[in-house]
Amino acid sequence: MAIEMTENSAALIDLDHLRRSCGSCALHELCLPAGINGSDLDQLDATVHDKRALDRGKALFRQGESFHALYVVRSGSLKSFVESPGGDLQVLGFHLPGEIVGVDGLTKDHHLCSAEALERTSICELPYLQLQQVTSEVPALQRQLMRVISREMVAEQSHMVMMGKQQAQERLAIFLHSLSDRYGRLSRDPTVLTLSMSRYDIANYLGLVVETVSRLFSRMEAAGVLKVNRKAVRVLRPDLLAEMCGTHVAASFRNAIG
Amino acid sequence: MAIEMTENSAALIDLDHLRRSCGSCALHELCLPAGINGSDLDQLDATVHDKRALDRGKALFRQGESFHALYVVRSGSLKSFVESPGGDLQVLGFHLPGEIVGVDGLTKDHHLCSAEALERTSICELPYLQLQQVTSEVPALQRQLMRVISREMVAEQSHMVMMGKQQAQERLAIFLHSLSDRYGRLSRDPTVLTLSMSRYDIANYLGLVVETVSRLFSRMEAAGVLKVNRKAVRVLRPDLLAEMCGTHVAASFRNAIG
DNA sequence: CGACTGATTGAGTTTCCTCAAGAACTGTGG
DNA sequence: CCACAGTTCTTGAGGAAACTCAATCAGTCG
Repeated sequence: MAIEMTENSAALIDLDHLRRSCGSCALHELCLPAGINGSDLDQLDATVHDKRALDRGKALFRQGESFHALYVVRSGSLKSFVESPGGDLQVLGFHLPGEIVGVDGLTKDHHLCSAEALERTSICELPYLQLQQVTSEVPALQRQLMRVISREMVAEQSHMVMMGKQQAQERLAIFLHSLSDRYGRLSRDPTVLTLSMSRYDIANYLGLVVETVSRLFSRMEAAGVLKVNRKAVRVLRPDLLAEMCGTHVAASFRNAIG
Repeated sequence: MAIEMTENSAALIDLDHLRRSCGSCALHELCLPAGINGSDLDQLDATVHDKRALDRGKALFRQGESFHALYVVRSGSLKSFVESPGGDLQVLGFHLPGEIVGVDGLTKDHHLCSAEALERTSICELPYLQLQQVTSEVPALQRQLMRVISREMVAEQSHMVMMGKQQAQERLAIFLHSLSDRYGRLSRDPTVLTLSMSRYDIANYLGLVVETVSRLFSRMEAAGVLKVNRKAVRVLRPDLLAEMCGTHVAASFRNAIG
């Protein structure tokens, strides 16, 4: 009887815990816990110290601030950017649920860029000291952390490849296509995009001016590829969008063959 | 007496070893050994397995190849680049003596980009398995390795900031200025640059076409900032060059406020 | 409701790309 | 050593793409 009660209360505690635990999180397989199981996962879970919410425009961390944690977007979205000494910005990326930010600070004692909420955003915080301890005890997590850093580097390289494109439309197409891809991985409809960032942010990210971005949206709408209504963008023709990402490539390829 | 002899032969071995050792390397303080001393340095030194030379155009490693070592440029220079499935390239960076390449492979089991010699180039190779073992034993080296990854990320972010600039001249100015900076750190004359990479590589790196780069060199020469003779570039007015790096900061600032 | 920010659209201009030709350098073979 | 072919670089002319400036419209917030 006493055992029964204990089991029941344990179950209750578990339920309460589960609601916030990594194991039960919808982002489980997209996040740091991917491939981590059992007691290892419990250890990681214990380090997820704080889950706080940020209002739109609020900074998660600022460039130059001392580094003490990694963060995962739980809901909402972030942008990361660097500020040159001159005062001009460069948007480095946009971060959706399940994506990890703050990796830039891992390598030094301070952050190399800033991160700011684009809408009301909730965050999982992983204090570095604790994470470091867990990773030293759990090799699988160490490897997973490396994979996360890797993902960051791949993302930066894709950004670079995109910035290297001369055609503005190609850049926007790649941006939207990648966003659509990430929606798919989150099991969200990849044809219904909600652009939480401003046109200025998009333009800056793409290395363009805001008017050009606006015109491109209109042009792609006229071409029947998108349906654009401010922040709500619907991809009507994913096939055409995909084609627009590599139009130039295909053209030069065809030239090379002929 | 017997002790004397042992000491002498040990000294001879040391001399032979020193010629190739990290401790006596001119790049000592710019490279992985920075801040590492004594027996820790000896351990690192023992992992520097192979020092090979590459002819111009030869690949150090190729995108997709399995990763098994980090490399340091000892003399000469490299370019790193990614190839899109479409077949178009994006140059990610140029690497001078003392700079480490291959960090992109650290995080996965294969390389994310390719690296190729721009001239006859000699390389220090650090096999990963051995390095991993040493870093696990030497915390100072672990930290230094993180600093190296950090440097890589900073470099990528600077590249991004540069690609975000709309003015082509600004991009080239930043490129030359950064190159000049790195020459300074190598105790080379920062006003006498030798561009081992082709104009095509520079153009690709800057997100421009080769004709534009060529014209910009001519224009900057006409403005008295540079003396250009193909691969030999002399910075006549470092002050003007520095100014050209941030001329349009104010303009882009307006775009960035959003 | 009015001021403000954000987004769109238009007109005009500049910059940079494209195409094309020629010059300078590199490497090879006679 | 020079001639050559091939590549790389430079320069010019023309045009297209993207930027600048300016006005308007649509949302948002106090």
